Amino acid sequence: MPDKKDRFKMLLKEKGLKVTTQRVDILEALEMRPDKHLTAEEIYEIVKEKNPDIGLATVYRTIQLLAELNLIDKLNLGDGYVRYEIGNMDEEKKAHHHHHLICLSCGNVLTFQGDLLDNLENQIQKSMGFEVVDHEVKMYGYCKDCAAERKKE
Amino acid sequence: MPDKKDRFKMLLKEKGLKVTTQRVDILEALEMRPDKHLTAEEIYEIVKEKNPDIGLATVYRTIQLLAELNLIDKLNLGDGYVRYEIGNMDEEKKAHHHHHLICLSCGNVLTFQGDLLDNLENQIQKSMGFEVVDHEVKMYGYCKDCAAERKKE
DNA sequence: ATTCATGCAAACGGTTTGCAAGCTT
DNA sequence: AAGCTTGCAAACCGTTTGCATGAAT
Repeated sequence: MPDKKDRFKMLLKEKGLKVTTQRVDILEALEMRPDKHLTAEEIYEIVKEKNPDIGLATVYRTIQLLAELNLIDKLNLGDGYVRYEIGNMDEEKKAHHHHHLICLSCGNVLTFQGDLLDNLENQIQKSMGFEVVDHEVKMYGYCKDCAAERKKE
Repeated sequence: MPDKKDRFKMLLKEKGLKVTTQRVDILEALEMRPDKHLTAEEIYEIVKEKNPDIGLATVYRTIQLLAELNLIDKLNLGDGYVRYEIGNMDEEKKAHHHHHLICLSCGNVLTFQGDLLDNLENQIQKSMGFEVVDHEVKMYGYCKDCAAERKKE
């Protein structure tokens, strides 16, 4: 499997952009936490531990770059923060079938894979003429622990 | 079917809140455009036609109120605006199965109903112990017209 | 040496809030 | 009359941007 860090460096060079320690540090911070859903500020705090001089603006700029290169995914939970995550799968294609479970009690975000929407997509295409190219599913509810907690009360 | 406007007035009184022309005007603006997805600014512009003295802050405050009362739904397309829509169905329950098709070309938002996720919910409950109470599906693609337009090129 | 990237601070823009004046009840 | 609501403007806050300095090629 091709290392994401190497892929990033390669893509940067291809585009005439520079491989800076900040950019690499930010990717590493995300890579250390696969399937976490970090805000820019959180990423900033993580990177600062290793590189205290980094600026928040650099984090924002790098995040944007990583998203354009499809190395990370955006997630908007509607709480005023955009979150970012790095997939832990090789193929980019799979990101298409990667969805979220959001716990209403503890706020944790879990991930699940599923192709079960393909039917639905076909149906929409036929009935409405809408050509689906991507989809996003969020499920709100209670995670295992919080569901148990709630039952006790 | 109970009029949404009456329901709003009733709910306001129940809560010791006041029935003001501004609040009613805002609900009417939304009611005139069922299944549209309006930003606060857009609602503001609509209401201003009838009541030019209304303030944007009032629109924001009323929208918040309407959302808390479950009379309208929020929709976040990730473009920096929160959008609001009023359902055209009677039962609140149905809002649960009401999803969005977002055209990547013209930006229009279509609505579709579907219960096809019930399977998926059950499956998640069993495999992960996550208790789903609500879900949200967004499909990105090309609407009928834009898909046709794209084929021509 | 050239060109891109960084850090800082200021700007941005949608949304929220404090407050005095104005309606609802 | 009492209390909630309004409109205004200022504050908020996550994010973006301009600019001079610094690093990568």
